[in-house]
Amino acid sequence: MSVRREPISRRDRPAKPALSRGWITETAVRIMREEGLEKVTMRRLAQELDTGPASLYVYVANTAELHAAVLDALLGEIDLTGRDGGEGWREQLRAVMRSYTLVLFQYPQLARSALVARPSGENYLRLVDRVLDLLSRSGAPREQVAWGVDKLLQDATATAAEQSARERDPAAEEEWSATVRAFGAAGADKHPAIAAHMPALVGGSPEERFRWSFDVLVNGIVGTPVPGAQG
Amino acid sequence: MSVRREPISRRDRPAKPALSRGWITETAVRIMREEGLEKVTMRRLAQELDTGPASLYVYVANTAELHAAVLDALLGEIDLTGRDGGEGWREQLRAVMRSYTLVLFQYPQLARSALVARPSGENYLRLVDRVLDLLSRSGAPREQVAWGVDKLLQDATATAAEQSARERDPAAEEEWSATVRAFGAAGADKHPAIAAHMPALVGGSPEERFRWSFDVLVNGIVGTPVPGAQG
DNA sequence: ACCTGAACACCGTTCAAGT
DNA sequence: ACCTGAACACCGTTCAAGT
Repeated sequence: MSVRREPISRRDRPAKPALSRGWITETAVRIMREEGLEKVTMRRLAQELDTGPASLYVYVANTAELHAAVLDALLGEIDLTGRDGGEGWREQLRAVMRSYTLVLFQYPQLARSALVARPSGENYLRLVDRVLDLLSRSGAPREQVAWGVDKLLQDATATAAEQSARERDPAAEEEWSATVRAFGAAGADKHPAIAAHMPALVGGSPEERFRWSFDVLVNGIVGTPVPGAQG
Repeated sequence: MSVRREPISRRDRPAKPALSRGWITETAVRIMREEGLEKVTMRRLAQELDTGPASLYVYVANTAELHAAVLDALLGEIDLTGRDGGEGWREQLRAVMRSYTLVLFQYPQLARSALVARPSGENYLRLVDRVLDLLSRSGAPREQVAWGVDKLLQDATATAAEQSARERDPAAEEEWSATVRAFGAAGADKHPAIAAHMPALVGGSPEERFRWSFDVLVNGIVGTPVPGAQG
């Protein structure tokens, strides 16, 4: 009965860790932090894990699921308490939403994938649960709260996907400039309303827009009954 | 001095039309209608136009710009009058937004690309101008109207990108089911708020959600001042 | 059950060379 | 100026074969 030995050549390098969903996700997160989500591909990830791409399909169904797992890992960083906001439900909710937005702003490509493939991981559930809880303290009917949470999260996700794609990606920056230029060039004859609303249309800091959007949604949600629901 | 002749073999097939941005876009729209946006690639498009992919780069900077051109072509189908809605600005605005939403629902992948790379074509400008005009009839201050139009269009785009990705794409359908399952499985102990809001969280028809979202946004926009602006 | 090499069927974009 | 063939540097996913 002989003792199994690693070949000597392997003793120099750290042992190759066994594949597992957790290890795959961790590695994917590392690649994303270092090089961006666009580098988190099955092939690149397999290379990093010192195996072939086919091996990953034992643990991950496809690329979309991989990206969803990465997002859920990131959502673990959100401060769910909202204690920075202060005492009231509205301030705490704003703080939680800001924390969520900030995470997505750091990884805008992740926000895009969240819009398409809705996450369903543990950290996402915790976030939804907390936002529901805070918003329900407004006293609004359950249907409004349920649909309202959807809107709040969708708004933050869409804003992150859109707004902050521009910061690193020069192509996206170019598209945004094109839009700004197009608005600016809109003549008062052909597009009078655009001309009339002009600096505001493209103005405002992300922070100002965040605050205003949040208040618009919360005011609208709390004040607008769901038709057919008992208010 | 000899007369140039087309080779006889060419006389059977229709003459190959000269490349141009317009013809490229038209062809791209046709491919999208027939086979979906995912088939609208530089290579596939070049094949359809009977040339090599490199030739397209004379007219189109990259794939994102190509998709933006396709979107703008589709936006030409929107009914900007809103006359289906009735008389008031709110009803007409709702009709225009519904028309926009319906176009995007037909081509959800296009909605995704619109979120990332904001369009700046002529049809998009017309849409923005009209929505600004209608919303300004609410009497809300200019800043609110300008930022509000942004929110309305973003909401419709995000909803289309999210909701209707599920209809054709089985992978997206699977992700959505996973979310529904996760919500349903959320125990009252670990996620009490999710459990408490449960059928509503995943319920409601697209039409019900559209109407409610529209009212939430319009109510919120009209009733929430932009900080620092003269109201 | 888990892992793999190899293959299939694609991508976007660039560049030197042609007309 | 416009167009092209060929190349570079990648993709996701499947499958038969191995352990």
